[in-house]
Amino acid sequence: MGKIERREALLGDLERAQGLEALQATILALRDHFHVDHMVYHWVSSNGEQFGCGTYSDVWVQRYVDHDYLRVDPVITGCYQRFHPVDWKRLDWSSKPSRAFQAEAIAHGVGNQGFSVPIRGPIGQFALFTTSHNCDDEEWARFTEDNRRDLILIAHEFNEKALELQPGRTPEPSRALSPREIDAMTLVAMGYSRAQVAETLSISEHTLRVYIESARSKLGALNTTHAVARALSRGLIVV
Amino acid sequence: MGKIERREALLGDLERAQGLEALQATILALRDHFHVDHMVYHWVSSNGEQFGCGTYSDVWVQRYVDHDYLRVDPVITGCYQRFHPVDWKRLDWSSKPSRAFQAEAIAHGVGNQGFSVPIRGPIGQFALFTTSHNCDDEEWARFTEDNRRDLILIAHEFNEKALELQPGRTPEPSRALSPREIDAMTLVAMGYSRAQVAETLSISEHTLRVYIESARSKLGALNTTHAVARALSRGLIVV
DNA sequence: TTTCCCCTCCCCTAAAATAGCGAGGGCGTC
DNA sequence: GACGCCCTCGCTATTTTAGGGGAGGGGAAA
Repeated sequence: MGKIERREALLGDLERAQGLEALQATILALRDHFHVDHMVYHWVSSNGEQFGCGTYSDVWVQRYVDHDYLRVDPVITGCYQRFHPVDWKRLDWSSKPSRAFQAEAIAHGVGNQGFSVPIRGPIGQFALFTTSHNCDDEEWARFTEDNRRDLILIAHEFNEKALELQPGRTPEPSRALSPREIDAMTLVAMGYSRAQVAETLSISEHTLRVYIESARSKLGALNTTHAVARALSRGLIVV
Repeated sequence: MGKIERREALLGDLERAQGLEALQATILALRDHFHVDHMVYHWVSSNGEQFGCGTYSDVWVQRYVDHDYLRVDPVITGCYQRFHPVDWKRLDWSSKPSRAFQAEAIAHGVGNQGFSVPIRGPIGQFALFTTSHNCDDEEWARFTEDNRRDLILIAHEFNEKALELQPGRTPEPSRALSPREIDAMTLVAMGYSRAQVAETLSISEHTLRVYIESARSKLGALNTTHAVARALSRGLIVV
């Protein structure tokens, strides 16, 4: 069975996988197939919820969650701004918390090498599919070059599965904002005062407030700043 | 040269493509390789900007832009809420404007069949990679099943290229926020009032103001909401 | 036709944000 | 050791925003 066929077979398995257990089993199979130490699918929702499956030790996962490493991990912060898959070497590990995190991660069995594929879903959903291994730079470069596309496809497939599994997704299906609301929120997010926004949109400030207020309620936000944050996270506005 | 090798060669070409002309040339080569009528990469930003390349006729593209079909096209509205690639048949073409749009599209040479891969970038960027053809359902089903993964990869690759071409990205490298500033901005972005944030962080409200103020000045933001928007856009905080 | 949403305008008060002036201790780098 | 940055706290002042009402016309969809 050639490489291509094995790849196809594994992707087929992944496509047919149903449920969290199946995903967990698939990720183990994938790790074995690629001969790497770890593979992890990690989902981060905009409200801080996390969900994932993979081969990291339970201790490390628990520690990661408990210590809120989400906000420290350079893999997260780095990939959040990028679209293309990224080798961990290209991230910024220079800050002190980053280095401490890195040392701790390695101590918990995470490989010294890593490759993470960021994936984004419809409403600001953000996920990472990470492959990690313990080897030298050359071997890792060869691996990533050889398997880059497969890893992207696997990441894509995992995210599709994860979206299906996600139970309470879109309890409020995040009603779209009206054009005027988008205008208003965009300008507010750009830092203009309400008076300026109203003038820019050629409406009264009172009308503007109605837009902001209705956008806020649509987004389920607690206040204007929160509404702007949510609109941005969900890609409803761009600043 | 077998099909797989041709595919690899084309993906390689795409990876190496530099500039808009190269992308345009690649998309023509891809269309020929897949024996379909049209392939289009279409980038849509929430503020109305559009950018794309593909094989649709100039007349149709112009008409699409002029008539603001973005807000009508079921392919756009449908894919915007999904993650997985979607066959046009599975979209909702029932509304009156949709049907009118569809008829007009077909009259302009767009195929009756279509397959669109949605892609999302870092800050609410949304793009579509569409393949369109004129054939019966059975042939199309066979095509999409055979080439689904390749199309996803191509879409991914196109978006990567498009993001590189996108001007104005990160012109000013903003100074990093301090841990405390990140805490403060994150909680503010989550909609808590200053009093709540201060209590959560166990600091006085005044200290909190200092953080917000210094974050605001670091980010070059006009006000708190603007600062939150910038911090989010730059991936400095996650909400 | 009725209902729902969008757009527009106006009132109010309390809370929040902005702006300026300060202070001191700690930690790391040059 | 000096400098810069981070963390913490104090004060006063003005301006802006938040959030709660209500009201009417228009357009699209059910």
